[in-house]
Amino acid sequence: MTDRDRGRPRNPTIIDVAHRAGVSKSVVSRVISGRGSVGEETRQRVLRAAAELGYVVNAVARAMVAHRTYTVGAFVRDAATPFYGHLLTAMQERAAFHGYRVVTATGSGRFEVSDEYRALETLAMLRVEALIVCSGMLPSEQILPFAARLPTVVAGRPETHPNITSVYCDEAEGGAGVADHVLELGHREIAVVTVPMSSSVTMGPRTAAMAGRLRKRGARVLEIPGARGESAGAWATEVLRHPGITAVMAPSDRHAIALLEQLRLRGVAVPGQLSVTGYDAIGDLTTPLIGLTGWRQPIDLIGSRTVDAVVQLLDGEQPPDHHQALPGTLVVGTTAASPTADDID
Amino acid sequence: MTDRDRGRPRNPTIIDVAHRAGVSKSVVSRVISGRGSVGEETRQRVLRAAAELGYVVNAVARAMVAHRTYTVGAFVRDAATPFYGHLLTAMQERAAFHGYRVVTATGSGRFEVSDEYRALETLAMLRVEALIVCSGMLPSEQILPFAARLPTVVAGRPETHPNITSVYCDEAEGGAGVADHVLELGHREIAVVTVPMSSSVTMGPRTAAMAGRLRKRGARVLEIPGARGESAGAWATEVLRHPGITAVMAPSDRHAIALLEQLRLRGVAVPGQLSVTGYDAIGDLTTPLIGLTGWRQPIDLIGSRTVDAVVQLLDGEQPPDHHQALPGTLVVGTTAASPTADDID
DNA sequence: TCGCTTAAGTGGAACGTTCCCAATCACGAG
DNA sequence: CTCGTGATTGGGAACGTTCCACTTAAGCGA
Repeated sequence: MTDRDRGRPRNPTIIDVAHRAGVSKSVVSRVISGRGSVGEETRQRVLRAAAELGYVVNAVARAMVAHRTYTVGAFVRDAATPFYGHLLTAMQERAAFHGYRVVTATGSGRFEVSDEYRALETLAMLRVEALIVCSGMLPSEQILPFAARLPTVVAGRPETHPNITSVYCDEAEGGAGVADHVLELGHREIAVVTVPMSSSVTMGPRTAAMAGRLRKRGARVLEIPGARGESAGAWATEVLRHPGITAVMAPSDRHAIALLEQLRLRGVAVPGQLSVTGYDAIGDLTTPLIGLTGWRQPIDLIGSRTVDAVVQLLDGEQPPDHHQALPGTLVVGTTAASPTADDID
Repeated sequence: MTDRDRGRPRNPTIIDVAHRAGVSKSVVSRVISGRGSVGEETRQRVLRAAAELGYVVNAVARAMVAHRTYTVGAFVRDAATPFYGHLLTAMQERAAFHGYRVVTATGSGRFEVSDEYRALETLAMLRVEALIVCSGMLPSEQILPFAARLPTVVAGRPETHPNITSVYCDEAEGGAGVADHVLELGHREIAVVTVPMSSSVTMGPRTAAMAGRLRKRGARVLEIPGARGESAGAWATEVLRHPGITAVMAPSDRHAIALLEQLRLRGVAVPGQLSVTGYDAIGDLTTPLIGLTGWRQPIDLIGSRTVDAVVQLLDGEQPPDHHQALPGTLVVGTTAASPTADDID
């Protein structure tokens, strides 16, 4: 009883309900939890007493004795991102379906490894029954000590460690898919804004796949390194230095949008003079107003499959496939067109 | 010990740590919680034992005895919305600053009142110490029974009930602010896509303020009712039936975007032939590519003020202002211009 | 009527902490 | 030498629930 409770009425317990109903706490427990047999008349009396007192089960006490919290912990780097926002919502919904809650912990804004570790530790303190990691950055070694104790699933990126299941959208397939589309439009000299493999577990392979497929099918590729402190202006300048280039592939919608802005500033017509592709197809960017061409990841599916895998692990059944690579789809917008349309624009 | 635990190692407890360190559980408790005095040498021994065993505090047991969970429950209708996504993140960050966690419950997608009630009940079961309601729809009467037991703050909309504190961005000020901007651009005949007061606690007063200010300053106003199943095509048609109209004010960015798409389909130049304003200025819609003119709510501030109010209530200090109306800002984009610019476009 | 079976209800232990109180110890003052 | 004092330490109760082992009552066939 700390001073925080002062003035606030204490929550009624099953013992209060038992007194009011004139039975023992055991009976109340059985009525509330629905386990064990109780006479119908008594049952009604207990329910009435509970309602009169405004009794609400104490999940904390229940979790304590049952050794179960029915809670899954989700770590997300940045929940404000549309991608992760959607993913979280999808996971929450699917978890509710299975009778679980999702409690999220975030990396606290800053990009410190210690923060992320503390976030995971907080989840462990809360005795979540499993862990979902949604982050393109947190390295496997950081996750492993927790994965040893808790069923752990990584969502949104492939994970190579055998102890950790992952559910994601195949980056190689997506990158190649967009590349194929660009090639089929007729482009032969194409810039790819790349991200180093080491900086992002998802975007690295993605741009590698783009460039790889383009080269494999005979196109000329200009790789423009898009560093962390990404300056779209520099990319635009670099692209425009090569007049033969008719299309630019960006590693994400966000990159693509920044690039489109720079191109507009420079008076470059899109897709008239230059085609631009993105990657993610989320939020309002796919609206016809921008109409970004790119790849769409099945976020809802990633979310529900992730939770399904978690539940499978919890139920101790046959563990799910280690790597679930889900198929994405090409979104054809209006920012990429055939290069022969030059004069039409 | 349920079958869910099978095979999984039990978490070590302070008693395990005590055995290993050769002390009593009380000493371990004091070391872990930092309360009470412990000899330095003993302290080190306990810490070492804890580290060796991989001990992690059990927040469940701690909450049980302390009657405190350091958890605030947030109810959000739809966390996937950029507005609520941002708000949640802001609240989470501020709560962490105060030493609290935020656990969210959502309306489970469907629009059933019973779902929302169940969501709030789930939070009550978890013994959250306070409630934050983020929803433009949940009526006060639904919230009251919980507010009677739990400090409750409504975020993002004004709340008239004396028991409930609310933090929001003043809709009247915002609506009028955008209206002023449109007037100052020189428009005199303006359409407002309205939302009935009853359907949305936020958008109703917002559009009312827009129309009100416009009329007050002598403009002619055409109100176009934007029903639930909003069809932007109909609004566009309606606006175009009145050739004198030079600007359309939408109740939200989402509405504005839909309208812009329809206008583009009909070949109407924006802002050349028609100016369009939105409201929210969130996410990627403010990018120069769309450049929606509208009103920006200080989401981060709403989030942090909300949490601050919650903490004040929890600390039993002077309760915060009942209604905190925070100021928004006008965002001048490229979708609204002076009507005289007609021939220039 | 007696014993057996089954349903209904009771009380206590356990879960892992924190907190309170008592016990121990060292040490300096009287 | 004894006693008080302050710093450590240990033991037990309590938190609110579930579960288990028991008791009690009732029903029923022989």
